[in-house]
Amino acid sequence: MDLSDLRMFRTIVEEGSVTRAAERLHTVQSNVTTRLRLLEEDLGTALFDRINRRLVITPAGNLLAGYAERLLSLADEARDAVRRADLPEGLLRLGSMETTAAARLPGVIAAFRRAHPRVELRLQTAPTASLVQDVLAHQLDAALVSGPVIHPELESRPVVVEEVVLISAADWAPIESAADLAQRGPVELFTFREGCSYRQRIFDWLRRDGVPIARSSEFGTFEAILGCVAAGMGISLVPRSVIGAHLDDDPSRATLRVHPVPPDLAFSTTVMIWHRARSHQPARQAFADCLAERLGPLQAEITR
Amino acid sequence: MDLSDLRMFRTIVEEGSVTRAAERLHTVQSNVTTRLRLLEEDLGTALFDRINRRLVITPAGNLLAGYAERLLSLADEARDAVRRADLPEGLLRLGSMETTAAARLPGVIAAFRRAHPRVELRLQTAPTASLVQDVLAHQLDAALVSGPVIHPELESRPVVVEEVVLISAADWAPIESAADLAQRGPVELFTFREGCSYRQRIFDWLRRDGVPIARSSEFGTFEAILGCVAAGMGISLVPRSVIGAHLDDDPSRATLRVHPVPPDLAFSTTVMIWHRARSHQPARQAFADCLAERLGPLQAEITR
DNA sequence: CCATGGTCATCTCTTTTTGAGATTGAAACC
DNA sequence: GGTTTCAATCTCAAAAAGAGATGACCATGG
Repeated sequence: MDLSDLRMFRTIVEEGSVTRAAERLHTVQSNVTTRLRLLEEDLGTALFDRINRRLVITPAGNLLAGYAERLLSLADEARDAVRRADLPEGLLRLGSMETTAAARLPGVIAAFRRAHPRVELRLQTAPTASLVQDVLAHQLDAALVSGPVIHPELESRPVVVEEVVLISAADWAPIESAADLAQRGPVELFTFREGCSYRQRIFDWLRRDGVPIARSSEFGTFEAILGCVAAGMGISLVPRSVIGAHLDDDPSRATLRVHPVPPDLAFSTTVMIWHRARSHQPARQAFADCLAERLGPLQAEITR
Repeated sequence: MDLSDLRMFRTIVEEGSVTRAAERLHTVQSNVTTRLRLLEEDLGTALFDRINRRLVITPAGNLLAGYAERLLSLADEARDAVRRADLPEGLLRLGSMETTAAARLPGVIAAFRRAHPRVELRLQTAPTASLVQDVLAHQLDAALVSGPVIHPELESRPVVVEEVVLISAADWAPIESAADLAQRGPVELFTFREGCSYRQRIFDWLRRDGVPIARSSEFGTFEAILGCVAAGMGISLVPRSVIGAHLDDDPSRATLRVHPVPPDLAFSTTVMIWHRARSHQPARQAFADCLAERLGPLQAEITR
């Protein structure tokens, strides 16, 4: 006796006929007859009397019909409950590096809110180290940080590989090395707000290779940085993904020039991290899926 | 999702392992793995996390486990209820002809009481016509009467074919016809109590063929009748089945002699009848089964 | 560091179950 | 009295479930 038997039995009871039940079940009369017989044999009880080739339900059949109703509706309830169990809803506390928040998240967040209106998304930006601490302390449900992150209590999943490039105004000479840069005298840097890991990265590089820094300014948007750099005021280190609009197809019209950076600094993997102990967060999973969906295609483009 | 899936799922949850669950389910690990995967696909939800090749139940899995418990116990309850529904119990009001009650029922009733102690069997003897009326009026649940009975409101089932024979003392001359009997002068008849259909039968026969009746005595047991006949006091018409003990293997020691009766009177079918509207009486069905079981073998012997 | 044992996933092949279609038989209905 | 309706049964095809072997992965303990 399983639920499909009960479904069939219930249909026969409702229709009062094997033939009509077969139609409703999108099957063939012979199968319904056979399965009814098997069910009766299984239960050791006649569920219907065959009186002149018609079916008349027996008391035992009536009893079973009641149970069938209860069982089937309970089974439906179980299905629904399980489905709802990982339907994303509630609060999702997300942390992100500034750069990622500015360069990648706007589109993703819009899509996510559209797909999952029942999730309240709270976004907070901070440096990677701080975000990691917050996730460990369960202050955040997940964070997008500069990877890799290896920690026994954390799980992570790569989101996107950013190629960081050095940019200058389009009319600057090519900069192949730190030495080329040093020739120009002390450089003026334009970076994202404090805590940005790219800011750290360029500082480390220039210090390592002895390039003097004249000044460093921080901004809250890439547009501002790119604007200053395009105006020839200085250089910056940014993800290649954010400068598409400033690199015209026609090189003569480009406002920016891209310069290589040392390979050990050129690539930065952004990963999503979360606490191992909270592996079940439908909202977090859904957000990760959104990220993969919207950034996955880019991935191919970048790593090409 | 059917009950067997839930049974399997419950076992996995209880054992915390696919391998051990497979053992308990007397199957193979690969099948449990596969069916678990199918169940998860069906529900569109992960029920377990695979963490280092171990299973850790998810919130959705926990939810389902609760439902599985409820569903499976409800299903068991349904099985039991349906089984009990046609477990014979309560009162069974049975009617019977005197002859059948005396010749056939004692052994059957004993077996029935042993097999179904929860049924209170109430037996009442009466002539066929009266029993039929009582069954029609729902005063009786079933009756053993002389068949056939054709009535739109009644169902019937043959129980036994009785061959009725004429008996006399062993030293009487053979009686081939009513004429042989008439030669002996007025006969003395020994019959069962009033209402016995065999009594009617022999009266009809003797009157029809002009055999004078000297006297007729009625008794309550076959033993008394057979005793009187064996003593040469007269004749009787009885089922052949009751005289076995009086017909010794050695003809010289037999106390009774059996004579043929006209074929139209020789066979009497005893049938069980019940009201069509009360087709579901587990106790009645069980009694009929007892009858068939204990009298069925005799049937072959008699009709041989 | 490697071997080992335990675990789940996956593949293939066999067995069992279920389904489709055609036919039969019995009653009910014009 | 033919026609229709309905359930039972049979056969063959399709699908599902099971068995067994293998692989991958990790933990654990020399």
